[in-house]
Amino acid sequence: MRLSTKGRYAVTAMLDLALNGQDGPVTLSDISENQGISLSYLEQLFAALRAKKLVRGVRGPGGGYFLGREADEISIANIICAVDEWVEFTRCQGKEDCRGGQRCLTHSLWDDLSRQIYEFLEEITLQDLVRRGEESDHGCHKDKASDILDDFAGKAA
Amino acid sequence: MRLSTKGRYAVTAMLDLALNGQDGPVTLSDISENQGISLSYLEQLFAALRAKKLVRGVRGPGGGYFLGREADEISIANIICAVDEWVEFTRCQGKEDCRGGQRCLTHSLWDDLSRQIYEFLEEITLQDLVRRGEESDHGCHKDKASDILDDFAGKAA
DNA sequence: TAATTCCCTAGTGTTTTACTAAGTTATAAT
DNA sequence: ATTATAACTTAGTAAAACACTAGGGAATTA
Repeated sequence: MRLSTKGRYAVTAMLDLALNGQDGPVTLSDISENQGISLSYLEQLFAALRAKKLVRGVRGPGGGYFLGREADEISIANIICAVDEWVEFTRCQGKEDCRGGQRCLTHSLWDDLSRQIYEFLEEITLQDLVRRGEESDHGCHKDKASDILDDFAGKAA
Repeated sequence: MRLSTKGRYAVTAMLDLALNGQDGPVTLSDISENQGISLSYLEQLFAALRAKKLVRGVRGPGGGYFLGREADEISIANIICAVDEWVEFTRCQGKEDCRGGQRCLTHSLWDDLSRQIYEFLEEITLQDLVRRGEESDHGCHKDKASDILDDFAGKAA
């Protein structure tokens, strides 16, 4: 599996689309400004998202992007798989000293974990995130993340 | 968040320790051979794991590594945080046009998701993975991963 | 004393990241 | 029709991360 800032960019951009795509398409220029991501980099990310039909582009003036399907039909796993290719399955079929070796067992266990993470992210949709944001007020200077950061205290030794 | 092959290496190495650390310490040479990871790279990964007290090294002949604490006290989140620094909190406190802006909202939603992923990985321990491996037999040429791979069919366009 | 193993630092080729640049194509407004 | 808009496309690039090699040092056992 892989999950990096690239995936985060993709998810936040898709959230932008979900939030603002009600009344007409959203331009990449808008997203670029909203999210602080370079326009051309966004275009590359959206090329990948478009290839997976997660977004739909409309050209010309007044154009922009729509979600490719309903927000409750787009999972986080969908988005991340589109931009951060996932396939890292360490499967050692027939390779090396795999048969019965220790390597094979740990790889198998990792594959289990990897699948579990995927299934978890598959269950969370864009709609879930948006709805969750509507329920609790997400003020900006209300440091929501502070309690999480506490968990990592003493991490940067 | 971040989750890469580096994290996978760390997790599989820790699994190796959990599986083989019953009767004496496990050397990095063993893990290197088992997992197909270079010895020196392993040493660097274990430096990070050691800093977080996830492993304990014993020097000299007959030495090697033990788990730093019980396998059911070590979560996957612990391991991944040790080697793949996690802190990507996109919190925009006071920065730019954050107050009330769109950017802030999407970032807040991402933080929620990020926390959710963390909590999920926090719940899974090394012991869980090992036990799960004991319950179902993990034969090597039994392609366990094939059903997962099917989900990704047509992905590599 | 010698072998083993952890431990540490520096360097290196490769890949990924995030971006700039410079276009082309389709559509809407004038 | 012309022009502006905005999606699309490709090439190149500096910086970072990745995974590794190399060459040691320090602690422990035989």
